[in-house]
Amino acid sequence: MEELDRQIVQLLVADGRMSYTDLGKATGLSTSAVHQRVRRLEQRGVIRGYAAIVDPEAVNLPLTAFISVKPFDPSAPDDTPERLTGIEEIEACHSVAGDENYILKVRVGSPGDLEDLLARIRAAAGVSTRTTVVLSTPYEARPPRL
Amino acid sequence: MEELDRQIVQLLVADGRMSYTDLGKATGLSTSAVHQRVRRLEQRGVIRGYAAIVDPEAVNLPLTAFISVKPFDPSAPDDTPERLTGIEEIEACHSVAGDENYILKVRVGSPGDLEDLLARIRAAAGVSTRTTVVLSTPYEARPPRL
DNA sequence: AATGAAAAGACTTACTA
DNA sequence: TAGTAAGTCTTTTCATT
Repeated sequence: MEELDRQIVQLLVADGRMSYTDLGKATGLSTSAVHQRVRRLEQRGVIRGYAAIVDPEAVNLPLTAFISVKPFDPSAPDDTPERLTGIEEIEACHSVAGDENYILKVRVGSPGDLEDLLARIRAAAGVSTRTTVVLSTPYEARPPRL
Repeated sequence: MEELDRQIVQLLVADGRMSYTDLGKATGLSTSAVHQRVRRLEQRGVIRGYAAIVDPEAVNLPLTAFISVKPFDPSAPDDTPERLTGIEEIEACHSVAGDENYILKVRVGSPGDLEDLLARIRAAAGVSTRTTVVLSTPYEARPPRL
């Protein structure tokens, strides 16, 4: 990826609603040139989309946790991610190297909701769980250094 | 937070570049009414900002890891997050309950970069680390159910 | 690939209910 | 707090280099 694209991506990561006019001014390109480049970046999948960043506390999801997950039957075909897709409290699912197979990041409203969620995860995927509760998050979703 | 705001936030989480015109059509409000509500949501901190979602592989950060961190001296005042702010590979820092004090999420280009990063983290914060390498991520950054 | 110009559409503001 | 209307700026497309 060349310098100009890198710059455009970085600007859009910092402000996803920046106008093409402003992107043009920042990069020294014309409006239509940046527009074209942004479209190519979207098509190539470099830019996957745009999202509002929301304060989880403000939308009534004050409790975050990491759940490490291990199938009861290690010999069975592992379709854990598919089995868990429908559970909306799961924000992310990472397959990891180490003692457990997956790390899940979840957000819920209360300890009771977490208890409930753990039961649903175990039932849906046939896994044992180990939960690490987040007490506070000093920072999150910081833009990558491109 | 009322239903209308909930709906607006949900739409903007799914598409951070949606126009106020379309938001109005989707919610049954006029353009200026949604616009006003969005501005209030931004001011109140419910919406913290907007960002392009980038494919980490495409920007040369193919290796993700979780690093659990524990200060060498548990009795010293704990300013780990501040000490680590300057390290740009750290995407998130969560204070957690459990054996370790923090979980860091990091992205780097290669195993060599990870090795280097671990040394910098230990030196900057005076901590021991335990690293879990991500092999693949079936999903990530899914929009919360509001 | 980038530019410039033109048409369509969106944003913003002020005013009214 | 919501709606309407006007002016301005942005997006999008297309012809040109």
